[in-house]
Parts: sequence; structure tokens; C-alpha cells
Amino acid sequence: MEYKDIEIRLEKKGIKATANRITVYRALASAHVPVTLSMLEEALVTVDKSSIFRVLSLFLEHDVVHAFEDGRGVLHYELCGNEGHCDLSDSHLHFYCESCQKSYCLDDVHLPEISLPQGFTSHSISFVIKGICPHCQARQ
Amino acid sequence: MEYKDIEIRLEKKGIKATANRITVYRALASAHVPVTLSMLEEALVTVDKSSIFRVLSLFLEHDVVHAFEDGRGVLHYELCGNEGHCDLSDSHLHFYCESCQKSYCLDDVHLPEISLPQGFTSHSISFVIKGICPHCQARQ
DNA sequence: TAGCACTTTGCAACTGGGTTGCAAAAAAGT
DNA sequence: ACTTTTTTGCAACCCAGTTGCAAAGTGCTA
Repeated sequence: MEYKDIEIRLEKKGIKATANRITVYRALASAHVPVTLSMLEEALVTVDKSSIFRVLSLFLEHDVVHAFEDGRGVLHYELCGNEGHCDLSDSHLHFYCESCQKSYCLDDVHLPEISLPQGFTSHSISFVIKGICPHCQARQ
Repeated sequence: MEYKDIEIRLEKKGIKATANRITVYRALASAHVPVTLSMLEEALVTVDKSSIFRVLSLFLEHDVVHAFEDGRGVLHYELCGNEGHCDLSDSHLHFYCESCQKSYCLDDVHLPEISLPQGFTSHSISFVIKGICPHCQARQ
């Protein structure tokens, strides 16, 4: 994805496009799986951890990315779809591979409605399945 | 729950009943919600954090407790049912209250089967809904 | 374009949950 | 009683996430 496209995309979401933000955005776009702060830290040696963190927090606020926790309590971030408000994080399933530590976004798995007992109000839902991914399965 | 009952229960699961283990067990039993390491640490001032941790790890291994992560990556532990192998953690839903930080075990909510795409193998499933619990709702 | 305000960044330091090495204490075996 | 094994407390560490602060960068005004 080109510099200019990212710039336009960020500004559409109400974020000024700085060098770091574009760098982080590009990294998120080119990783084809949800990535963690430390993965980004490793990939983007020129950018400080705290800056990446702040960029990700900003992206979260402005629905540029959504995040979910894997089975170790580590957040994985991935870009939202382009249009409008991102509510993907509320509804879809993630798979975390305990072997390679990568996570997968299983958009296509149907998730049924859950009705909470009286009095509970839901803000977000996290469905994470831990196990072994096809790639690691094959490697054994 | 009495000392002797706990001792019997632990030994039935193949764990020697030491003072710390009984203390931790009792704390888990008397808290009627799933509790975290730090909650136990606070409640059991006589027992060291690392000891509580080791007891919990042992309990996990021997299916005395099961655990799940809330939305902050913090583990919550709760006693398994008494009989046989505990597979509760594989199937039921937890609710984490973002206001009071307590978690609830929603055993009675029906969770439908999820079929993973070809090649994925599931070891455990985590379904956590974050939001506001009835108690905190009422307090506002 | 100089001066000023605001924003963004890097650095260092810290938090908090979880985890480990090690030696002392306790329990079990002989 | 003495040796061996298990359990425990302490201190220290790991790592993800987070913050305070000052320096650098950006942009605006005059």
C-alpha cells in the first residue's frame, strides 16, 4: 500500500498522518495476520516501543484497528475494514496457535447470538480458540 | 468447607494436602466468584505470592481449578466441579465486569458448537464477554 | 521569516502479573 | 537420628504495557 493511500485513509479517520503512523500502518497492512506490540517493535527498529504503543492506542480510538487478546494476555492488532465504524472486534472469532504464537482471524466462522442473563450489559466479546494451526500441524 | 473435607478432596486428585494448599483451596471455595492471583495474595497475607502461584499451577495441572483470562490478560481461577476430569473451561462462558473487575461464570448460558476450518486443532476455548454486571449497573 | 504554541517522539523509568533460582524449612523415608 | 525429597519464602527477574518529561518537529501568527 502506498504512502499517499495510507495518508488519505488516516485522515479520513481523523488522524494526522505522521511518519510513524504511516510506518505502523504499513506494517499492519503487510503483516497478513494480527500482530502484537512486540512483533511491531521487532519489525520497526527505527520506531520506539512507546511510540508504536501510542500509535496503536490512537488507531484503536479511531477505529483504524481493532485488537484482541490471545491466550497469554497479549494484544493482537489488525486493521479494520475501510468503511465506517469498525465493529468486527465485537463479533468475530480468533484462533491463537500455541506453537507459532501467530493468531488468525476466522471471519468466516459463524458465531451465534449469545443472550446474557438479566442485568448484564455487554461492551465487547472475545472469542479466542487456542490450539495448533494448519501450518504447524503440517510441520510435525 | 472443613479442613478434613479439603484434605480428602485434594488427595483424591493426587495432591498432598499441605497447609498452603488447604488455605488456597479454602479461599477459592469461599470466594463465590473466580479470583485472580493478586486477589488471593491480598486475602492470604500469610502466604507468599510465589507459593500461591505454585499452588494454583498445581491445582490447574490436577484439574482442581480451571482458569480463564479476563479482558486485561489476567487469569481468574475457580474450583472445578468435584467429580472426575474438569472440562468446564473448554466450554463455558465468563463475564468480566469492567467496573468492579469481578468475573462471573455463566454456566447456564448455552454455547453452541463452533466448527473450525479444516486443519485447525482446538486445545481450549475462551469465551469472555466484557461489560457491566448487574450489581454495578444498579449502583449507578 | 522569526517567534510562539501545540503535537509528536524517544528515552528512561515504572507498573503489575506472572515466573524462577535458590536456600531454608518441613515432611517423609529408612 | 539421619538422609532424601518436597514445600516454602524471599528476592530477583521477565515481559507487555504504560507514563513523565524533555527534545524535536510542525504549524500558525504576526
